[in-house]
Amino acid sequence: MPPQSTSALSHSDHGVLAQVFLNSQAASGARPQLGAIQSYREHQEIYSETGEANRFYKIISGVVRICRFLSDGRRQIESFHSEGEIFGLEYGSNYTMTAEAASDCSLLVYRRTHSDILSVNDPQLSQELLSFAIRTLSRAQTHSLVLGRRSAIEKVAHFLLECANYSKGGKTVIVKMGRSDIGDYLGLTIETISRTLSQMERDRLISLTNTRQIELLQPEKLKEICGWY
Amino acid sequence: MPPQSTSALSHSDHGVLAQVFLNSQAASGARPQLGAIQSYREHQEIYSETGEANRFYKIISGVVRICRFLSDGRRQIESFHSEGEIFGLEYGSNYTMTAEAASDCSLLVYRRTHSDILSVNDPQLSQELLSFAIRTLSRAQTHSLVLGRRSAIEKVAHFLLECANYSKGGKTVIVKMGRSDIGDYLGLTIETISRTLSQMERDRLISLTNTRQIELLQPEKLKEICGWY
DNA sequence: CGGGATTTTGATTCCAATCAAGTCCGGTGG
DNA sequence: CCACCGGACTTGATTGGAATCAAAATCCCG
Repeated sequence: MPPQSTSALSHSDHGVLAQVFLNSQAASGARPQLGAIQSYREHQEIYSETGEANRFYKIISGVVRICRFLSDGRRQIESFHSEGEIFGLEYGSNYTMTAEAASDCSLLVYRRTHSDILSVNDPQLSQELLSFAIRTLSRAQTHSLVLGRRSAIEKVAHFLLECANYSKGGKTVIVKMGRSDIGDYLGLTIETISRTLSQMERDRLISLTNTRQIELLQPEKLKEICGWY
Repeated sequence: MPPQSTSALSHSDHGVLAQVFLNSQAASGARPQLGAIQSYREHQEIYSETGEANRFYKIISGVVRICRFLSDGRRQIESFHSEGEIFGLEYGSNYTMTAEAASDCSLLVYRRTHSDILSVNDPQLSQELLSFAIRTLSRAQTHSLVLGRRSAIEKVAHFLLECANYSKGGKTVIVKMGRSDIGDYLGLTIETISRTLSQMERDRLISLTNTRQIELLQPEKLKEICGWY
């Protein structure tokens, strides 16, 4: 099913990139690089590892997961992205990762080739892209650190704190994805995720209000478990 | 011991960045942002996670490792970098990673603040930085994929192929780092690295000419083991 | 050569994967 | 409203593979 395309009425609420893009479009007038809004349903593929990397996206709403599949069917989730974040910038001419909607979401789409991205005729745009790329890189590095850790409890503790940072909802974390997504993100099975969360609850570290709603009772202890922060 | 500073005589052989940098220095004339050459000995720290992120580097020669330490002393190596590569670009005002010389090396040093990096008055520079950042991001993502893998043999197989790609020395791989570095890069112990390599040799996948020199007898099989490529 | 560091090999332990039931929950239709 | 169904999650028992602990072998540098 192709994504549903909507007319791009007002981009004014969607940050610098939207505006920059529109400005550069108006200014140059050359190639018609459309910054359209597209909607995707949960589980729908946005692009796949084989596709030509001719566009990137900024999230208006929803959660997107970036992942890669192995020949035996296993999946590694590299990152989750939510509102305001950019994804889809890649080095070569083809995507090396797959992007999927982890929830229903709507996206701003930018049609650009690799060389367009690197072209310098839009300094403001390239500045935002660089800033974004460095931020994403930082997150990828932290993710590597988590995956390299030995124990399950350290990984899960980090995941909870990461979610808490994100949602800024204080000590109550709303996990937007299922156990399967968490497992593929942390390199653990769903059984281990579940067991670890149960153990944490027994240890009074957290309280499982709901399957997807977790209260952090002792965030400091969780940070200790992580070994950094 | 402070790094040994050498005068920057000729940068002409060190790629676009060096030239761009010098050009912008000459053109603007404003802040004296020195692009000096520094030499580091093996194991010497280049910057640490606590330091102010006020410079980035381009490698002239040698190998650098980017890593992070945990409170219990464990280390995760995020990446190795060698000649021609840039490292040290980070998102915030302080480094979140540590850079160390994995071998003796000499570096071009660029003094820049975070905002300098993002400033747009040097389009050619920001283009090179963006290109580099996206490439580094891609490598970090692949590294995540490797770390998330379950088995030791998959990790080691990937490492060997990565080394082979790098050195382009055909089927013979010269590993520049010790087992300990490999272990911390792959999230395995040195014993497991050693056992896995021995097993690979018994299986006629590789031949251990020397501790640090490995011949890939069946690269195709190694790729199969990895599950992608 | 010699001695320390690095690497390999061996024996055992421990933790997460796997295999297998059970439980919970949301939705659907009677 | 409730009985039923199906998918997601939890819990349990067992297995397998890497970590750990320990020791031998090898490399490397003077």
